[in-house]
Amino acid sequence: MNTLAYGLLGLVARTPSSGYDLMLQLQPYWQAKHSQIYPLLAKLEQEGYMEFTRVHQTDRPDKKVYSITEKGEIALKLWLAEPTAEPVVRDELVLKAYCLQLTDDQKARDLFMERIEHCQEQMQMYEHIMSEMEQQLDGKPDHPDHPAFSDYILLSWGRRRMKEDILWCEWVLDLLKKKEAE
Amino acid sequence: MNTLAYGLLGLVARTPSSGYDLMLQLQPYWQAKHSQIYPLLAKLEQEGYMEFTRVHQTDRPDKKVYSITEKGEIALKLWLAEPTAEPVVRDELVLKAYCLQLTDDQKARDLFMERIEHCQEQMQMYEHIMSEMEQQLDGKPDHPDHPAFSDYILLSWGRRRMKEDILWCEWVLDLLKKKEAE
DNA sequence: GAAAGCATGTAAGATGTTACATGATTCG
DNA sequence: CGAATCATGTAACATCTTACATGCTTTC
Repeated sequence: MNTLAYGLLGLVARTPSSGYDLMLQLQPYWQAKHSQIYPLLAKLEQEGYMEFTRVHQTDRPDKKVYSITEKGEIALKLWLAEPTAEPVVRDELVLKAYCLQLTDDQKARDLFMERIEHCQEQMQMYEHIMSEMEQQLDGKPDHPDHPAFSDYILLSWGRRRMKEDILWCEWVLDLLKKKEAE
Repeated sequence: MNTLAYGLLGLVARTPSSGYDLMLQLQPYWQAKHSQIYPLLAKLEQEGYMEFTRVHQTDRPDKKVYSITEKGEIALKLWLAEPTAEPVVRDELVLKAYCLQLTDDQKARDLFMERIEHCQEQMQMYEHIMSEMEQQLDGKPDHPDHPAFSDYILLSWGRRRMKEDILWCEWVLDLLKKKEAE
């Protein structure tokens, strides 16, 4: 049982889903490819943490819809109480920023402008899901007992991170531009 | 040549260092264990991107001090111009936050309080390095041509991220506490 | 005397990515 | 007609972590 396994278990605990669907749902919070997810789901099913029913579809390929078992739910609750691993960041831009002096000013600016665009796309994605949710629920699910509370705080987390990254990039670009103006 | 290799190359390009030292320097920006770094340095040296001199020390074990070669510097500059990979986040707390409804309120609060402590430690680390640098340089190296400019923007990046994460956790804790007050 | 820091390495195993493989449907 | 989406899987490879291995010095 690794973190990804618990992540899948957590998703399935709320809404029974297919592997394909789990992959998409997980994307914004934990990047995993389908080639990692499918074998893991099979393993979790074999070990009794999940079970699946084959759902026939006429317009689309058939799918396996996984749902959590009692054993899975117990494991999930135990995991929540265990100490949380420290977050891992792997951002190539950070390493490139360290070497800024080796490039010309235009390429340096491009690095940060590229990142701003990426963050804006991500932020719009988070905001889009958020506004869809708010429309559906007719307001923010800002109460811990609301079933969409965790979605709400996670979307807020994503949006905040992107916003902060953009601000940092803009701050750096500003310093770089001041030099140009000299 | 992977991202970690370029990261090491970037560090070495500025200051020739031992593997042990590189590991420590890299920690805040790219988590890698010594067991990954040492073999990679050996490979980079064999392929001519770096070279090393064995430095004898009386009080401590001898060390291999790596420095960049011309080939290494060319590779590094090419890498800077290549498209930057999207950042990867692997944060167990995010996955746990999704399952908040499965726990009691105390454990939920503990999750975020733990994270706040972690972020505060990290933030103090970044701020400590920053203030040491400011003392040494007698001011902020906020000009792109200053040799410590990249350190300055990276430390700022670290501090900002930690600050923002703390604010998010506090916001969540606040929502959780409001429920308690009912 | 034990623990922590400095210093380098290897081996085994876990985790993650890219490529290979298939096949239906929908949209432009 | 080609590309994208839905849907599931395997194989090979790259990357990262944990454990094994050694040994000296300083600090508590």
